[in-house]
Amino acid sequence: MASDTKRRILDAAESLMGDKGFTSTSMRDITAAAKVNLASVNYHFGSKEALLAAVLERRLQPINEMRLKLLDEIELETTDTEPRHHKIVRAFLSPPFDQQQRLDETFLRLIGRLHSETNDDFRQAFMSEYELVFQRFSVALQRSLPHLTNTNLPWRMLFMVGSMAFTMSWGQSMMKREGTDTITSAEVLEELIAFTCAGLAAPLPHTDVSKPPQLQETL
Amino acid sequence: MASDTKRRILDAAESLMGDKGFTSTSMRDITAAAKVNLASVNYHFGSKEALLAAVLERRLQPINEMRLKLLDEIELETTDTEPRHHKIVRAFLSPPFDQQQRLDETFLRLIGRLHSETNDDFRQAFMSEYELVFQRFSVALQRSLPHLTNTNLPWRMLFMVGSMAFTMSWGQSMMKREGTDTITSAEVLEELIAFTCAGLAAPLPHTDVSKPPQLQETL
DNA sequence: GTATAATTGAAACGAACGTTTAACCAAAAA
DNA sequence: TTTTTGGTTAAACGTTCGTTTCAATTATAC
Repeated sequence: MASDTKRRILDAAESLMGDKGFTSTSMRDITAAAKVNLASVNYHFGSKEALLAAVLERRLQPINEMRLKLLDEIELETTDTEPRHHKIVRAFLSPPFDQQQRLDETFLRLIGRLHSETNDDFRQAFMSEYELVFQRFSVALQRSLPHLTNTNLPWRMLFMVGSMAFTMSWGQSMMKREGTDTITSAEVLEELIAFTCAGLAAPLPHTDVSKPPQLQETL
Repeated sequence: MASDTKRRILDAAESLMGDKGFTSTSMRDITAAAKVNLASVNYHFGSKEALLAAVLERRLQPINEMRLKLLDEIELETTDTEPRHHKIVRAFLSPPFDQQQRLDETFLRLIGRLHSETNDDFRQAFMSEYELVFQRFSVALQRSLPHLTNTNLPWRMLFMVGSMAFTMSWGQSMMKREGTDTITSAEVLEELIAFTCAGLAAPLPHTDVSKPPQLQETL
């Protein structure tokens, strides 16, 4: 078969790196799980870092494509059945939770983890993949929420991504908590969208007045 | 001096692990930066993992203590000058951004990173430290936002923590972005609080009806 | 001052890491 | 049939890892 090996490596790497993180996952872990030879990762991908990039690319690209496609559709619409920024937020948040692929849980955790990677080189690479999406959604959101400015919109979008990434990486742990009612992953997405929409649309805090609202003294 | 060494190790470990992550930071990195002998980490802390626990403890405990103290004060108050859940959210979110300590930036990144650690053992330990805080704030929030239930409140709190952790770990990168207006860290906190309050108070999504609001078909 | 405990120092330990090498194999090209 | 090519295998490479050892040194107690 052409390259069953490559796919097996990608699957194993995605799963293991999602579980234990990039540096804590060894090539020997990966090749053992994929049932391929140790050398084949370097043969097919070049290095461990390049393997991570390939794992990322395989998942992130379809997701970001879908985001842009959904945003395109929204911008073509003339009738609004719900507030426009709700649609925009949904277009951004729903694709990662889309059950198009198997391995969803493991993949979500990987993506969630990657969002928190602070290695500067990696962050640069990750961001460049995201830049266009971030840009397009910024413009769209700013248009439908005119009270947001260059000062606060980027931060609120960061909050949105943070909530999303956290849901991805902690979702599983939350699902199996006692005392918490069970909830489907589609319902979690709806909660996330509701939370984010309200957060983005929140009135501006009044930090510019000399006496901030309350409790500020204790800061 | 009694144990200048311990403090030096803690500082160096905090800084380096915040930068590069736990597994990517070696004991030799740490001891070199702290200008102490390699063996002294094992002598004073026992192991690398125990060192991380100590680093965590030193920062997280005062933060969580402050959170509970602020919450206590709120619950004693009889007059409300702003909506109660705003105060509660502020009590939760402001302590990590409190500039009581130096090394703030590096420490924030470490905390942010730790929130995304998915190693199960570590997550357990981290959570147990958080459990009481989470519990107390759950009750307080539920009381002031009665439309939230066991089904959605834990998730919305997860979103809140996610936004916070993300702000910590990406804040620095955001600050020095071009095209974004500069903003102080206190102002970021205010944005974060505004976003979170609105998100928590958001109306429930209507997932139980057979026909979800919109665009759901494309999911 | 001497004995005792606590801390530091230099060196080494075995294990695990990512990567490379070179022999080997199968199928397509010549 | 021979050659070439793309892929696999087992073994080894040199490095770096966390930890341990034990002698040297410093601080504390008697």
